[in-house]
Amino acid sequence: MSISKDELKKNFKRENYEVELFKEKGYIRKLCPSCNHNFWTLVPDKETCGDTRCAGGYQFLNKKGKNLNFDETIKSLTDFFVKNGHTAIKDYPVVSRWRADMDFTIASIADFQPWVLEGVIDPPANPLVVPQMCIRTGGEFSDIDNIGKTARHLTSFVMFGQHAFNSKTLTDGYWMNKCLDLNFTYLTEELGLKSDEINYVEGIWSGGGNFGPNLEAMAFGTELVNNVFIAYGFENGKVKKLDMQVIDVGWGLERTSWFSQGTPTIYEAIFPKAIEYLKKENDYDINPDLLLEYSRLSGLLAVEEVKDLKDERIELAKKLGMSYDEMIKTIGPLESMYAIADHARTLSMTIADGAIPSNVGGGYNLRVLLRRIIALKELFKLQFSINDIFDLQIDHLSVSYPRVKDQRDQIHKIIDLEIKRYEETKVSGRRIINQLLQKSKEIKFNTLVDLYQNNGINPLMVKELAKEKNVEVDVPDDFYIRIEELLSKQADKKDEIVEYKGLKIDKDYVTFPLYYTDVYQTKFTAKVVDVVDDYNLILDQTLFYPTGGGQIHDTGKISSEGKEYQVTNVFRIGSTTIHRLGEKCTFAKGTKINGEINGKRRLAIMRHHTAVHVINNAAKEVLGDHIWQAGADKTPEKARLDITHYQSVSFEELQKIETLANQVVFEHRSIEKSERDRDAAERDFGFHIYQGGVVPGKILHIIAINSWDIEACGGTHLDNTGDIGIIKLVGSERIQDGIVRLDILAGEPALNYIQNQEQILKESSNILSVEPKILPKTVNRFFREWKEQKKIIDTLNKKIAEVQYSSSKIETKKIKSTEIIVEETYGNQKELIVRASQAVKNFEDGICILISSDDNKVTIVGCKSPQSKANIVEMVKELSLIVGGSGGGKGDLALGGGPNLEKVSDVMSNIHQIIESNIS
RNA sequence: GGGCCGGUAGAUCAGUCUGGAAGAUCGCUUCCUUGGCAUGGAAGAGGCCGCGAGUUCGAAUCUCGCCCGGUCCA
Repeated sequence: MSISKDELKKNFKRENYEVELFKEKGYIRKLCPSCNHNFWTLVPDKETCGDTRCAGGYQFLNKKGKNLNFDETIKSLTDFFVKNGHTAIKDYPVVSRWRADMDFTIASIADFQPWVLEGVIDPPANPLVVPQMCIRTGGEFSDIDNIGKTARHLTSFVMFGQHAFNSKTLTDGYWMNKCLDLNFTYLTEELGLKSDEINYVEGIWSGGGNFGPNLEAMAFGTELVNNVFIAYGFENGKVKKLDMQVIDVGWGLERTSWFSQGTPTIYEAIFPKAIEYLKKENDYDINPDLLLEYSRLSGLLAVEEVKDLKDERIELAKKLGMSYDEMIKTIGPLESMYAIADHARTLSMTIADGAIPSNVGGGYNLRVLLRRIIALKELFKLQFSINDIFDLQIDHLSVSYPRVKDQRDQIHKIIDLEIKRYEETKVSGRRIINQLLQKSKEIKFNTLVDLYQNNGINPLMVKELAKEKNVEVDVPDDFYIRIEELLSKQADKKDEIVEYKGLKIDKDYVTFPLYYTDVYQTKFTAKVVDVVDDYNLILDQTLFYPTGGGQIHDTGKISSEGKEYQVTNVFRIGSTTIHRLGEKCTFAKGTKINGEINGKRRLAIMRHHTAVHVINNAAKEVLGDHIWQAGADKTPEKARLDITHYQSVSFEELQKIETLANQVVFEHRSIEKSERDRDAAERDFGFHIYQGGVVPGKILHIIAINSWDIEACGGTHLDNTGDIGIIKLVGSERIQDGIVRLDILAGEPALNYIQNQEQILKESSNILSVEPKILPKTVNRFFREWKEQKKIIDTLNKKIAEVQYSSSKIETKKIKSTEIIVEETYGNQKELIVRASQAVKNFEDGICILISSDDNKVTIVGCKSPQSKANIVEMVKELSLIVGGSGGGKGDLALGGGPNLEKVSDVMSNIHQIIESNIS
């Protein structure tokens, strides 16, 4: 459902916005002539709404307020709202693993989507506040290119979420009146604003099919906070009041801190140490008045509306009284420093929470950020250590987010690796460009596109590298836009095929799962609830595990009154478990049945599933805290575990993981299974429980391996790690950049694998009659000898040819002036070529045709001396036709042959005639 | 997830479109030149042309599948 804001606006009138606060304080409602929004003010002659553009830019710069730094701002907001009845909850990771639809947490409300907002689970507290770090690295929100140029944009920022939830059951929340009261009180009492300095601008918020009114607080030409009230949705095309109404106030924490300090840009306010460091290393100095004016004007850039800011920035330069080039020269380095500090901060935060730069998904945005750091450093020839800037930003973040410093080593390791990869791209880029320049002194647009898309060499790098060779490359301003146009033409979509999509069940029957009670049990009784489309049996309870959470379903049989059915598939629709039977089911509703699952198969599946949990943590122990499960698959035969990792896993690392995992097996650690409320589980165990990806529902099954691993997982698990028996890692591969797949065998399949390997080893060593131990050495020797002997054979063949045709032993015939050698002989094509070419060396004017046959084909080779005018190619072609093949060649050499062995005699009888007709 | 590019000697790459005796440069070995070094000259060693099928008389080259690496986009 997408309805334009103008359309929605018709639904909102004065009453929807006029809160108690406005009445009490005597706010009046006005219309902003600049942006056409209604706004509320205490100043009757106030003309505009007070938004940055309407107010003519920022008015708070250089104006000292409460002077709260980043961490003090978090504390100030937290203290205020806790004092006013809110609970402060811990922030969520910036990598949003509880959601499948986004890579990074982009707003504080995302923490509560979808489960809380859909009413499935209760919020962790109500009302609450959360200092949620958010990441916005692209898309509609901010163009990365503009970071640093606008004085106010960041790729990561804290959205200090203030949320209240209201529904029939959630009665502790509050609505607009209290929200605006709190808002006004904070702004006046804590931030120290005077009441007549604050305006509230009316607006409509919409997102995810929902919408509602919002009131933005404005002061001194900037938006301070947006009070959003999620109140409405759509049902059958009609507007409907939501069952769950939510206060969604996102305090732009950095903005608030900046406002309180009045520094020229947001960057100095938030991470002053990083900016000071960069300025100092580069002896950078700028006239403070110029910077202030630049910053004030930057606030007016219409970032949200225009993608390429260049035209606007040319205007900006004019207003500053300088040319665009001059502005880039004086302020460009500073803008780059801002961007570098920002990017380092975002990278530190995301990597700390387990993201990895790569060429896919959100990881790609991180790679772009790092490469921009390097590119900007080079472009303005900035002096600084990338390690230092990361350390400074890690320090800065760690005051309020201490988990960042715990990952310091990992962050440096990943950044170093990425830089190395980038440098390698550049080295190969230089070579490729040098080669191109040897062929042509010009690099055209199409070439730029190829270099960028295939080799990852961006146009600026091409320009730079070409300049080293004194070639100027013209890079079009709209290069990236043209690339996008090229790509959008290639876009295509794929449909998902959902098995049993067409199957309709009358209602959502709740099948009680017996498989959680005792996982080793194989027999059960139950009652038939329904049979759908003859084959699909629904029971009131079941031991059959339906496919889900990466674990395959059980198989087995269901019987009653002498009839027995095989269960071939088990799956879930909603909370109904459906047993797919091998033949048509004749059970009436209410029939009591006996069920039995294939216990051996179930055990094998459980071994693999539990082994995956064991391996997951073993991999984390060996490779680092950035390891997360990115997918898994468990069957009776094998298991696969995909983990997040930035490079291939070495053989040694695999062995370490395997050893560690088996130690856990040998220690017979107990496995505790429990059901927990989602919010309690998140609180007690943290987000590491979401290894398996998104887990639906209010109640989570928690699988806890004693002092090893805790995950939310709906699968069936052993009671004890010892029951796994043995774990064998049989391989690993990088299935995509940033993800490594581990192939795992547990229990019997592991044993079979080991025995099979032993068998292969034994057979191989038997062939060579050696012990398996010395097999590598022996094979190596054999391989070496094989190569040597191949070479000797080549040499000998050459010698044989020399001996055979250098003497007068062979008979030759002469037609006109041409000496002719014809022989039916043996040998492969290569050998014949050597001999024939050797043979004609004895003559000024001579040809040699050799014919050989093996078990399935005839080979014909012809050679002529350089002076001979014989058409050797035509001769061989004609001869080859006789044996059912064809031939060809070039220069003095002709090659051919065919499959008809019995025609060789025909060849011999026709050969002289064919030769004669092709000698001119 | 969807594309695109690449894998040939120890290294860097030609050759692939248009099938026909596997090449270049650097490096390596030996010899010559020199009092020694730099250099210069000569000879030589070094290739499962990523793997597997297919087409063909014949495949580094064409077709299909796989493996590995790189890269762009969502």
